[in-house]
Amino acid sequence: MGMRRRGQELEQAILKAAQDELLESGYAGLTMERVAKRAGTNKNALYRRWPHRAALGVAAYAELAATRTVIPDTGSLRGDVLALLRAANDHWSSPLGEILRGLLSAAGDDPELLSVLHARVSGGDSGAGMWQAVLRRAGIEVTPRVATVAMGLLRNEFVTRGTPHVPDDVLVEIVDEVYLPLVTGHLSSGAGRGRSAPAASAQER
Amino acid sequence: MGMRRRGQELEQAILKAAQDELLESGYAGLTMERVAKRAGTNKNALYRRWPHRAALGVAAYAELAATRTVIPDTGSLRGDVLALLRAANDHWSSPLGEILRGLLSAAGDDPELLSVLHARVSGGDSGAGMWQAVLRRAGIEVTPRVATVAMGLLRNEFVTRGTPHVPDDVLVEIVDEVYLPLVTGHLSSGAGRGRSAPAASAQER
DNA sequence: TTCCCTTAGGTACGGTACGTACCGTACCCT
DNA sequence: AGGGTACGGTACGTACCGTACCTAAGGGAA
Repeated sequence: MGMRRRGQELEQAILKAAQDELLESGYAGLTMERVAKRAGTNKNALYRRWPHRAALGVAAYAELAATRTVIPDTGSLRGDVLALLRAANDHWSSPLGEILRGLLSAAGDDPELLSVLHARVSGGDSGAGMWQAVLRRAGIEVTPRVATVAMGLLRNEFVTRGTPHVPDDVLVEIVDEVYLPLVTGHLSSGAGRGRSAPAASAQER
Repeated sequence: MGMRRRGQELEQAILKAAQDELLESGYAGLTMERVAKRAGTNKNALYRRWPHRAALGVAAYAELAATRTVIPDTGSLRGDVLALLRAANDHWSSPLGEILRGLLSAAGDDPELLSVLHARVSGGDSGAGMWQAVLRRAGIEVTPRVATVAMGLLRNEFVTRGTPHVPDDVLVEIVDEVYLPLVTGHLSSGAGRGRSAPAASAQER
């Protein structure tokens, strides 16, 4: 019987199968045997390409999560910042986020895999670039450390809580009690272009 | 042959054995069979008390890490804050910290176990209480959220990096770029009792 | 076309460790 | 005594990782 797949074609089939398994059962349910069977091949083909389960999991996830967050423009700095945090919060509690949590948990000691994962995540929600972009629109120029404070605190909430979804109150708290007070202290003198950054207003939800 | 241990006595022996295994081989090396053998009993006695490996691991760790951080008093707010961060950083990269990381990784989905772990950790290094105490000495009164910002950011660094030890530069950065600017904005008018909180001085290392 | 070399596919292991089942026996309590 | 409860011993069943070994396909070079 012909139709024996090779190289790229087989590799894609395996990755597709691995992704399906991830979406169905999470990383915990991703077993080499099931992926192999689902892809219509056997474990050999997998181990020829990835040294171990975690590597396959990361590769599959990386292809799955190749989405890029768009920088929001709500008209106010507060709105933009909240939008970024909410997007990250939603992603984290989405099916994809659950997979990511499993992977982080499993690859927690392998620095190489971790860097791949964080490269993925950084592009998605925590790169300093987008934060500085949002701040610059409000006439604020800060170091990367300061710019990403809000995201860092949110990520800390993810880790601390067991629950996947952080209540919106907490996001608002981070923004109003910490982030805006911090960055508005760095307001460049003559800038602002009509934007205001109220430190603690109850408006905008 | 008498001397059959029961109840508390046996339980303590098992926990002791589990702790020894944790210290020797980390959580990854903690197997039910080895613990049982080391405690001079068998797996039954273990499973009668803890539903699975992770629960035993958490219980053993909780008893092991029953240490309380003392609130530092270096004479300046900046010194106190840095001391707290450095203590947490050291703990995280210590043998105990490595065990904790393994446990967090393994119990990552079980909210009950996670809460036990975090209760332990909170008492150890992240409780809002000690942060507010240190701030109060400098005449600063803030919400728990603001008070614990530094610790939250440090914990975020732990997660983001693969490496167990965060460079001291980063701690200094968190303190000087974020934490002190943030909290000194909350200085109560007439207080201070001789303490100063320079936002970004190069002194004190 | 023919030959060969790379790579897929099949199957069976070895190894580890979790969690369970069963059974006999020591200890405690009444 | 006698019974209940817990311990100790041992053997499984299951799951899954990673590896070894062999056969077969199919593409490219001669």
